[in-house]
Amino acid sequence: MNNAGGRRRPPTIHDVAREAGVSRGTVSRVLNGGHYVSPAAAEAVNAAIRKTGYVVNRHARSLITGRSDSVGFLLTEPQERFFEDPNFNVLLRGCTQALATHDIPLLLMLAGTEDERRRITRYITAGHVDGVLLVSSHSGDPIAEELREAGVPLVACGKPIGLGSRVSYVAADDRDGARDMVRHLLSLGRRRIGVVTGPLDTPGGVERLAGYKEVLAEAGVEVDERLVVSGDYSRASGEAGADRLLAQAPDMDAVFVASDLMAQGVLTALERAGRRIPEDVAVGGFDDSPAALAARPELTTIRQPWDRISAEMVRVLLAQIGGEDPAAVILPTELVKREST
Amino acid sequence: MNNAGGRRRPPTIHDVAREAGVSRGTVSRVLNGGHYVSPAAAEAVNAAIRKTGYVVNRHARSLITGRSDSVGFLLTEPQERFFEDPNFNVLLRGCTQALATHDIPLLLMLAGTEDERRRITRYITAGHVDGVLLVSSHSGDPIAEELREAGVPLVACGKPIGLGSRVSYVAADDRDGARDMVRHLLSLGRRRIGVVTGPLDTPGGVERLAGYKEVLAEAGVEVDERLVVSGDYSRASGEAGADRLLAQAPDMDAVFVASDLMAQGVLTALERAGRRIPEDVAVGGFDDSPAALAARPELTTIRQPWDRISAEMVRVLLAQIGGEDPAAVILPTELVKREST
DNA sequence: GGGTTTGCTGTGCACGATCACAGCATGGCG
DNA sequence: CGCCATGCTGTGATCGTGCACAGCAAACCC
Repeated sequence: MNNAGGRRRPPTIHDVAREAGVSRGTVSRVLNGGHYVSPAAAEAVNAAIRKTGYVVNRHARSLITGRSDSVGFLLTEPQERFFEDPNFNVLLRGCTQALATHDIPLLLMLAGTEDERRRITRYITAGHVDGVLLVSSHSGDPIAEELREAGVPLVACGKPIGLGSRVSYVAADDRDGARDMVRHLLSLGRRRIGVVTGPLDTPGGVERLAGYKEVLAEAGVEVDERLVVSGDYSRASGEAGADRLLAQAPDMDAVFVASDLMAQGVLTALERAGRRIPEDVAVGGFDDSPAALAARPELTTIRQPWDRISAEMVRVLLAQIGGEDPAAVILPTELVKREST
Repeated sequence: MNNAGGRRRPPTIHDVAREAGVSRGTVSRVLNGGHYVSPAAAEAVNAAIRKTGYVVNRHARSLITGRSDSVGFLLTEPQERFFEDPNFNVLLRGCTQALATHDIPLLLMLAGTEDERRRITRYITAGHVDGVLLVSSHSGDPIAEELREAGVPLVACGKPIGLGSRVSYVAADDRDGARDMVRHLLSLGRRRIGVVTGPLDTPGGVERLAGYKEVLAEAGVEVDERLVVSGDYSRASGEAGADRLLAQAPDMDAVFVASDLMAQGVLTALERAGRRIPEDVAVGGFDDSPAALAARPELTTIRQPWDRISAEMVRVLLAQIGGEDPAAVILPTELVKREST
């Protein structure tokens, strides 16, 4: 039984047909759907499949169906940042597992260099994957645009900018998450609430700021522009932002920070300025990244449902591959209360 | 030019042949190697390829060659731990990129549940990938054994246990890394050097401990078993280990810890016990993970060349797919000196 | 009983590439 | 001149499927 390391030629549909005493067509029908097959024949075929250990040759199938039954997971942006982000890891893992239940392999595609971008675009537009799960930060990405034009089913993670409506996306409800956090800060009696926004050329950055302003307006609290500064999600920009806020509005009693990483920087700056947290200034983050747990004090933050996001991305993509129209899915966030508020 | 979202049928080798005024065979020859083709014909074919935007249909090619020109990246063990480990991310990224330069897609395979394991085994043994890059902690894994028996080219990350010699592996030189660190501690004048080992059912754990003992023996320093405790690479086990060491050998003046994560725990325990670092106790880690930089004081540690490891894994795997014999590659580590020693 | 529907089955073709083979010049050599 | 080697090219067979189609028996309806 040992074939000495050589890979034996796998059984074909023909072998199964012979074994079961039926024709190739019947085996094929059993494999796909099982309609128009007599119970006796179906049983014989299944027995033959088990006996021979037959597995369909996906290349042959793809050749004729035109589908590849595989999906690309495309990461376009600076990859260091994403690979270091545990949320990205949850996303990647979730997508892989969700696809696995459909027997669809995930191809990991990293578009870093220009060369890689070209290669990947060619690979995808040549039809070697049926669809693409797209992760990129400011996703008005040229590669995404190209894929969209080529008619490749596409599902983005987070609301893409600049792309038409033919691309689906799944995102957490940034605006609502921001609203929850600011409401929480208001409920603590804070009224001079600052904000360090994300980059305002990204939907996330815009939405979180919008949520902040909405809640203040609803509560009848004046939106003081001196309490609004913007960052780029980096820790350093959080520290700089907090310094500016302290200078412009020394009476600030809370800050809503649009990412946990920036919030770490904010904590540093506030402590340097001698403010106690949360007594003098309450600090709320966004993302529930490990940074939130690593921070001292531990950060109150907004959790995005990354496990559900991955599941939804896969669901929407498969639907779109199946011919359905693009869709947008917005998932609710959750306030995680810890020590910083 | 806009085809309204429909995917147009890609050009085939036939289209290219017609465009170039040659036969399919000639086009095929240009595509693979270009031998026995006149310069004029080759030029005409290349022009036609550029003009038509032709990309080879991998399914058709695979059907006849029997190769899939794709590779699986298989993770068998508790996935949380790996996905949280930045080194794993570097490895995954490195493998993907190295494969990309060969135009070979990487399929991410996560064998968590029993169902997934079966599915993946079937997928691989059916020949849907040409080879497998294997990552698992204690890799006497049944799935690996099955693949090895089926003759699937396999390259493990780290020395596998229990598998025969038909499986290649690439690993950092654990023993030598440990030797470097312990030598470094000796060079600081320390003589009562403790060790918190990794799990002793893994080659890495065993090797690092062996290196520790070797150097002490060479230096004529007695190996005191009270200075040896073992952990499981987790932060908590590092903390517990340090506590045990302090109790068993209060005169300890240095610790070699087999992972940075455990070393973080060691630092916590030592500080709690009032030891100054590095004045009273020098601490050396292993891995050079971000934990090493996040620690206070920053950890002196052993860097494993993860970028080179991924490149070598891909190189060895492709060689083995090409028919070469399995190989073992051991790569040198590097001592990174920081504040904790 | 003739015609139609229904359920099931087998067969040939197509998918798009590779590969072995045969064919055709051309040129060198004895 | 005959022969063979060399360089290049085209053709048909082939890989393992799915699909359209035809065939066939049984049942059903009028």
